[in-house]
Amino acid sequence: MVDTVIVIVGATAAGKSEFAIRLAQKIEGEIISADSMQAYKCMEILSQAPTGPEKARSRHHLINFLKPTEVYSAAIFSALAGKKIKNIIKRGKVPIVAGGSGLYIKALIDGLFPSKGKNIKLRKKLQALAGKKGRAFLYERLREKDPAACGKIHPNDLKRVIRAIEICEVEGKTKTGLARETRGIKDEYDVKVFGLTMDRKKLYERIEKRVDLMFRKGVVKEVERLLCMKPGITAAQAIGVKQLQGYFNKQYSLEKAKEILKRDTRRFAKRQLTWFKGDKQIVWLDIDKRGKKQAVNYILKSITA
RNA sequence: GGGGAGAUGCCGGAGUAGUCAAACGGACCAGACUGUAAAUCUGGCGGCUUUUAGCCUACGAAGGUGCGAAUCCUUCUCUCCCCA
Repeated sequence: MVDTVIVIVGATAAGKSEFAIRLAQKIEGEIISADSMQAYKCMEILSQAPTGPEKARSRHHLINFLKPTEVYSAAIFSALAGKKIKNIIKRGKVPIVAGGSGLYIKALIDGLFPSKGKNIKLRKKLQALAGKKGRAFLYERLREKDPAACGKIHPNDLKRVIRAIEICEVEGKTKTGLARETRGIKDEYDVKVFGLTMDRKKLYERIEKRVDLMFRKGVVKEVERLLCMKPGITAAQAIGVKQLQGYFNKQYSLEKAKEILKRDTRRFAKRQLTWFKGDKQIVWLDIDKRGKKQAVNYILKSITA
């Protein structure tokens, strides 16, 4: 018999964490956070990581375990989560992967193609080259190396252009050619993916409230402290860091910072929705209309069936 | 009461007779996405259609001039500022 892994996805502020805890309590589950920011220490308010009492209600994994200076990535997550899943199942519990980092979840479920990883030196070199000769120049270089990838990437999408070139140089193969050796947990387990949705307006309201709460809890201080620690490449991207930095640098008022923090969170939620919309294996549950209890029951039914 | 400035699309804001459904920015909507993904990037954005094109409705309101008006004239309404 194949073991089941439950995955809960959805936009930020959709109520994934709370929902996952409820579910975990019902089915003897343990929660694995698929969230690029909750993995970090020292940014609990910013990342809306589960608090003490929440953690007491069910066991959480991959939360608050990295220093802000450390790097996190879809590949690291995927490897760690894979181990956690195995372990949880061994102990007779049900793994519940919950989070909003679409790529991380995809990397876990479907796998990533084999790669030696990044080459920072090369990236810097390419970055500098783009600065000097323009993005189009790099794009043309990519066209020579991997025309297929070139067709899928927009010339302005510098990060992707660089990564695609990097793959060619580091792996000796094209991104396109590398593909299909990927292995993810879907090959080992019965993976059931559920998405939490609600009315867009409702979601935006929840985001507003959440940001207001963040300020009341003291994000400003948290980010101030975080900046002193010189956060690494991953942690520094958290929504709120850049926005508050503008305030610290006196570019705009705190009110303004809050406003753009809300806006950027909305935009993020929008991107998450676009990502998840494309994933046809997701079973969507409108927890606002349906109610959480019913949604939990629905999941229970579908995993025992 | 007197004088001045102004009213533009969801918002800010350019335009001051033809090439204007109206620059630019914001908000919003839609999309892409394989090792930095809370990142990076793209498209749309008055309505309708047979959507590399056409038609309709639009620049506070009502009239007017003119081949032609968001742009000029008249009156009205409203807003802001200064003097009383």
